[in-house]
Amino acid sequence: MNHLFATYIMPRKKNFKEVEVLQKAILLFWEKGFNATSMDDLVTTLGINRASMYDTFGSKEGLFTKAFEQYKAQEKESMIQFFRQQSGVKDGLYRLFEREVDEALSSTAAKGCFVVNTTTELLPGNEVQKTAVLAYQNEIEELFSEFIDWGKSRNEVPGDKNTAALSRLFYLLYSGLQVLVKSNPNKEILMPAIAVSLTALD
Amino acid sequence: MNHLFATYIMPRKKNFKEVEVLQKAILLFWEKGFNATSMDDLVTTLGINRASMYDTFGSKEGLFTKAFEQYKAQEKESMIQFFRQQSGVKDGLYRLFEREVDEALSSTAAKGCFVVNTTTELLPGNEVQKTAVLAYQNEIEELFSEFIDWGKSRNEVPGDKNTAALSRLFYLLYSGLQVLVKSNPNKEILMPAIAVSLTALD
DNA sequence: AAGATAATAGAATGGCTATTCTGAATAATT
DNA sequence: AATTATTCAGAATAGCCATTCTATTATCTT
Repeated sequence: MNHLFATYIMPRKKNFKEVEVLQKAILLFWEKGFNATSMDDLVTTLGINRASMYDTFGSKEGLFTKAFEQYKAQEKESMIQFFRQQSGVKDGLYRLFEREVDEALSSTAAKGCFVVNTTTELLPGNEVQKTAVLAYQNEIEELFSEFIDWGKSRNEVPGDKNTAALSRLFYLLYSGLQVLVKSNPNKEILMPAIAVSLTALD
Repeated sequence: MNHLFATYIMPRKKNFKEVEVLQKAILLFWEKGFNATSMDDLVTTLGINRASMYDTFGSKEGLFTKAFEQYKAQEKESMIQFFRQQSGVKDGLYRLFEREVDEALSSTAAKGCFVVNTTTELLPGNEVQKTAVLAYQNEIEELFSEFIDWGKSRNEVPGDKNTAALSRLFYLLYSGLQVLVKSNPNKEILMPAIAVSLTALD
């Protein structure tokens, strides 16, 4: 043996892009939940081979975990971009919640929030997803905190307000709204309640 | 034929009480959801025969629907009793939300709210459960409205507050809290956010 | 071009699913 | 005690579930 490492011969490459496959998996798991989504559903929709799926993701839950991660990252990024475009805190938060209802109205089936759906379906029993959910919650609350602090710096929000409590309240409202839009995505009904809650910033 | 109606001979009676059987079904469906609860689970836990279950409830979803109805009635009644014991609106609502967190903490697995769990798992696709969920929502919001109006009558809540919007906000907070307690039932973390939201009553 | 390696397609597997069926036991009436 | 309608116990069924296997095909390096 004249070498310690075997010459590596590049094998055939995958002819699908993981991100695109996961994007389709997100839509299925998001709408139907983990249990109601079957591997046959996934194989058909994702357009890749059954064995490729197991080679790449290990198991149904492995695929779910990866798809969930991708959703969370996209959703967080989307929220960051949204906050950047706002000209005020109170108005921005109103628009954020309004956007949620709009999304529920625009899609054929109101899917709500993938994180909320996963929380109610798989927690507290599933430790892996519990960790994933809690990490997301902390990240989103941090975004809310930064947004509120920005409001304080420009004297839109009183400096003595409890930023942590407010961020948590907004994450709570966000979650609650994502539940309610599944039964009745109605702006005229939901937005006045949101408007009332935003008086907490005055 | 000397009679139009056949003589009715009383058959053997069921030797189980429907309410008690449903109570056990509630606990299973509530904790695991509709899809993750199997008929084998149910037969074992409920202690009645498989055939009796189908004779009595028709199907798994028939059993679910009946159990869900019973849960909703109990939960509503419990809330009515709770409101009756309160000496103030703001304090009463704080205690109501606190009670939710306490319930999540006291049970081995935080089950959240059966209605919220059903909403995220089966809506908007399932029309039967959608109707059941919306009916419950209206009933609970009506209870909130009466409670708020009571606060107005004793001058604890300003008369110009929008009762409908407030009731909806509290139902929304209720739902959101039932999601969050499944990932992290922590009073120190959740109650400050609730306290902030209750400033909407000032 | 040859050889190596992995991706494919699709059948196969074993276990679980909701539901139905069969036959016997039970209890209220006559 | 006989009749009747139902409950009960548990096996049977047919379909779907996640996962694995077999054989073939494709593509990268040398």
